[in-house]
Amino acid sequence: MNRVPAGPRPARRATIVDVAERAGVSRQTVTRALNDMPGISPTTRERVLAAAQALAYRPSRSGRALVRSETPVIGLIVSDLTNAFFSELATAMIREADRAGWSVLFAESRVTAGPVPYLGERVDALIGYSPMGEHAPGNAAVPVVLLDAPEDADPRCGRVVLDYEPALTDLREHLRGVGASRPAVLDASAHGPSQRAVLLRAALAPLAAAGQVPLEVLDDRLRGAEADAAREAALERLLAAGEDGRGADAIVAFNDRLAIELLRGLRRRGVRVPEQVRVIGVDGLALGELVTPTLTSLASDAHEIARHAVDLAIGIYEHAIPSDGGPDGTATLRRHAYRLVVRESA
Amino acid sequence: MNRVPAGPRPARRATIVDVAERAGVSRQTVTRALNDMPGISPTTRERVLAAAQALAYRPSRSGRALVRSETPVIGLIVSDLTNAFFSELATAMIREADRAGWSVLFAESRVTAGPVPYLGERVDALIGYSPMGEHAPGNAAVPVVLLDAPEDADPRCGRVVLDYEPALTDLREHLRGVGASRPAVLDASAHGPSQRAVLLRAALAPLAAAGQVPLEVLDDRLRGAEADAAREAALERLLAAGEDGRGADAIVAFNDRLAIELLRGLRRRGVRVPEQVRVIGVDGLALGELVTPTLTSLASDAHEIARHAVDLAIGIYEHAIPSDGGPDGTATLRRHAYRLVVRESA
DNA sequence: TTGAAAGCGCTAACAT
DNA sequence: ATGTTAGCGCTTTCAA
Repeated sequence: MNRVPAGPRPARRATIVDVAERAGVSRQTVTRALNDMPGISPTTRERVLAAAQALAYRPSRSGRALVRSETPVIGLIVSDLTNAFFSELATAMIREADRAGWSVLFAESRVTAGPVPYLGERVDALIGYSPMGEHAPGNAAVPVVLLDAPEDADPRCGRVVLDYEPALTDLREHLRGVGASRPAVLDASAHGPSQRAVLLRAALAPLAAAGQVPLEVLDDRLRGAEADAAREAALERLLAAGEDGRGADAIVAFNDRLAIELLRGLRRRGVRVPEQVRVIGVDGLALGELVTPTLTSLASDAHEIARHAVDLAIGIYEHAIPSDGGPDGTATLRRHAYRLVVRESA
Repeated sequence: MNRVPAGPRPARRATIVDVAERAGVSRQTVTRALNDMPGISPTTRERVLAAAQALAYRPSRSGRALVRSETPVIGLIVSDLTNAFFSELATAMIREADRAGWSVLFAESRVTAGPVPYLGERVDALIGYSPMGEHAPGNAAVPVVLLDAPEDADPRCGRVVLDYEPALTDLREHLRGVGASRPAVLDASAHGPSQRAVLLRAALAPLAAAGQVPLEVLDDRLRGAEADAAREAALERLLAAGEDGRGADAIVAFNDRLAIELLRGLRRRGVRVPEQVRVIGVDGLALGELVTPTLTSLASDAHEIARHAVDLAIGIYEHAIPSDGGPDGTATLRRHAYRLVVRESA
């Protein structure tokens, strides 16, 4: 650490008044010097700057914002920006917010587990995945937009509902067409099967002989070697699943990232994709076109989701969208449909 | 768009005083109602909330921040969050900032080309890649930290200098050891060869017979099909380079992403990696372990870079680090060394 | 060129 | 349970 020793620090942060006193001028003169405004003599300016330096003065953004009316801010609660889907989404949100003159403040929900403390006080609207705990809609609470919201979520929240149905039907028929008959699902979740996995299994059941679709749930809180081991074990079980032990011939992973890891696991085992096992992801990442084989996926459009989310957040904030969801609760609702993107892996 | 028609909007945003007047109470009572504070009768609260609703009232974050002293904010200027290196870096910065009680505001430099307008007024410190144009250090300007800064950058900026030397030496010796003798560089840049490419060529020159290292520069502003075409053409040229037309037997790409695209291009051509051509990336992304073959890379540590950057930003902000860089200018300087991570592709 | 006064919108502390 | 007072730190009039 290259730091200078702290030394005796003033208990209170220096304000513009402190600087003014020290420089022997008025507050306005300090403002002039600091903001490169005209109408101040070079001598005075120097004196003021020296005083500011000596007092380790930093202007208060709040004070300045109050009088200059700062642009509003969206708080984006993201669980893992390293996940390519979130970065695509986040990028699109920054862009959308920017178009409306808003800024985007990020908080990673893993950093401070659960609801992000104080975030609701630092921003003018919140976007995130449910559940958002204390950020539930309240009186003075900021508008909240839920991504991938359940149908029955509180209509006082903006909700972007993801519709898997059309893509799921397409996937089932695609798999049927290529003769897959032993589908399985590899889920990632912290507590039991995700809603996504439930939908996937239900959609794929008609393909399976006994209507049973094997499911493995990976704990998505695991990292590194632990995560690798859990994934490998799950894959092992899926490849030996079923009464006849023939194992899955089509595996749908919770998301593209997991699907890509699956591709590697299968290759290591000498299992050919898609000949022996078909692999399908969810998200539709650009990344899916870079791997070999390229990844078939249930794709969503991060830009459209972002547009909906930002539109809802700002609309509710500005009261252009009724914050009770309107008479039927649909004013705060947006739907986004996945679509099947068939590439090489299935 | 599900919006309600705008209707006659008040010219001025409603303040707490407007709500108080409309509800026939004092400002304090409004605060109590809105913030779920005790000591207010249910009747009054309802009346206040109704008034707030009717006036489309939203509390001013600035006003509130002023009296509650909000935590400071780092503005992160990022060129492309979709690039996995940036998302790793951004994630790490959020984490580091959070530890110090700071928030991170994002701006994508591509959105608003050049220096991000007003960003300097919305945040308390700035982190980004040079050049940052108008955000140059000034009187009242916020502290600025430059990532991947040139050695001679303004010492009034915090600077995280990336040191390629050790990794470059290791790479050269590694390639020499495996018998590569026709290295080439595939660069990505908007205007002529990047500094990184210059260093790479210089380091690899001793391997090449005539000391000449072929270089192709891709325009990194291209997207989609155009980018694909440019890349393919460049690869074609690299594979046919040299007087004898034998082409490159080791290609170092500007970054991992480009290297991974390269892997695909080579596979499509039936060129075996690493047997016929070795491929090396720069960044050391986790992603490099997911592709086949796994990617050899000049790796940096996003967490360490983030730690340095945030530490500098906050240190300078708090005047714990002298903002003139100290006597020799090194107080505002941090070095980060790349290291060679050898995996399957080279 | 400089200063004094006024006020941005909100909340904490202290009355009533 | 409600109102009054005071003040957060800064900039923008307006006066000198």
